[in-house]
Amino acid sequence: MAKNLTKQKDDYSKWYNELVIKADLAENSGVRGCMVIKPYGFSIWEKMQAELDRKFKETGHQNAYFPLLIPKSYFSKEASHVEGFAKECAVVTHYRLKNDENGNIIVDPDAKLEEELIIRPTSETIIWDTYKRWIQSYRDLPLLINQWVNVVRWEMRTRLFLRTTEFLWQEGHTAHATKEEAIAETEQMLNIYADFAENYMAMPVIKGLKTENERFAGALETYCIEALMQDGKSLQAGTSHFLGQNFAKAFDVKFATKDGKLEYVWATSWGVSTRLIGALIMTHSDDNGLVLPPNLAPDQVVIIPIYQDKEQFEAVSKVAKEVMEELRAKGLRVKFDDRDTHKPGWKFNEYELKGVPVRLALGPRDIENGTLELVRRDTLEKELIARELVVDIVVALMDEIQKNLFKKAQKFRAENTTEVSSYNEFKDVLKTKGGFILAHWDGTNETEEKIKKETKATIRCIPIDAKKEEGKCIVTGKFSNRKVLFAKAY
RNA sequence: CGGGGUGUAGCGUAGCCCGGUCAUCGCGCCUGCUUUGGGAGCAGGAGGUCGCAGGUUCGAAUCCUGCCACCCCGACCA
Repeated sequence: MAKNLTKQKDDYSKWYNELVIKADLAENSGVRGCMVIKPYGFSIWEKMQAELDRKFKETGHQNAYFPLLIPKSYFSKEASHVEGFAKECAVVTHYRLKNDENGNIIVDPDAKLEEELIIRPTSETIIWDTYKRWIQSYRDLPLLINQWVNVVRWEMRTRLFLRTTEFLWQEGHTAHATKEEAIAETEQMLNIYADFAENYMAMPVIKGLKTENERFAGALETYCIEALMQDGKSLQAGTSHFLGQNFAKAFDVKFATKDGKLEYVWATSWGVSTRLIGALIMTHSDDNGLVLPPNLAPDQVVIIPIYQDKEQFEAVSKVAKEVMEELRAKGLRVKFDDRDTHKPGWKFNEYELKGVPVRLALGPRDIENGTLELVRRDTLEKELIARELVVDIVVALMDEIQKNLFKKAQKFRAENTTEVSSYNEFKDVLKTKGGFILAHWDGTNETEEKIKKETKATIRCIPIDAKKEEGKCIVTGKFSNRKVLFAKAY
């Protein structure tokens, strides 16, 4: 792996790629911009899924499944939505192959579809076409549905986990009787994402609103969480959209109110994707590999036996298994790696690369002394602990490591967030330091575009909890009543 | 879609300018012995349409033409 985290774009990119591949999370598939998620990477996704799904269910949502293929005509019903996605759609045009005269497989020109099918880049359209049939009365509302699926977006440039042609995500789509309720839902889901990011991923996030420019295609308001990566760039980690009545109107979804009137329903949609795995990697990893927060680590503890002969192996295994059972009884995910195909030193490096939070090593010397060697991944500190204290120490460490990772990331973010008061200062900070920049902005599209064009930095969000503060736009000098968050983004 | 780059064993690569014992090296893999508390050592071994298709030549990984794929940088985006 490339040593030394660097803010140099190319090197960081290389470092990230190597890490993903060496830690056995995923690899390039050779199919344009699509990756293979390997079992270890997928198990992290499964942990994320389980936790998020639980939160969705707790707040009254249900899972369902809608088709992968969406008729083109559905797409054109919501004008700004088509416009937003038109440039990145994979389209199914034929339904059959055949052999040509040379024996090559070709697309059968006779099997052309009358109406092309779009491979979903997101499911608003097919879902709202369905909701039209599901919603008649206020009694059918709210409708709170989520689905865990893959989507395809034909992006020009792809990057493992962060932007792949095909990716896995969840997309929630809800319908409500009132605007207030829909906005409350949008905010609730944003809070669930933020809570997940901070308490499970140990990744501090800024909650905010997107500017009109950056808003989701078809939304009235896009809420997001933004996280700062170690190379000083910002990553959008989750979004929650207030869709107003745009889709209800486009797909004619009305409901009868209590007093017998017909009204359009109010909508939200929200999603997070496998990009979160990229975020997790870029937030915590160091030059020894991944660093996983205990709450999401597929294995929280790994036990490695050290031995020379069969007799020693058996003595060591016996204690190791006891420790494993005791830790499992406390609800921890523990792995005892007793493979004799790899040496202890190899295993130490392997689990460091994979980010397992706590490693216990156990050899003849420990059996004799009644000890174990403990190494925590976040600090790489090594200590000998007494056999009888192992369970208490390790259980406490889970919490300790989780908190420490969050604090470390928070400190990094604080050190890399700069408030500026002039455009020159803005450019200077961007060039020399990067990170988040808070600055006054006059609220116009033109200014935002100008800054983007001249510096490549964009407004990541208008932070929700920004303090009211009167000032002047750094570019135009016009009035502004709060600072907004700028950064270069992935 | 613009600019740049690369395709040689499972992975990473040398060789290409100047055509001829050049198919190189490392990792990984297999066998054996010694090892095992931070990615073991030694010995032996297997593995290749040099991206594809043409062309030039006595002879092509190397030169020419065309094609394909992937990567990186922009624009676009979760």
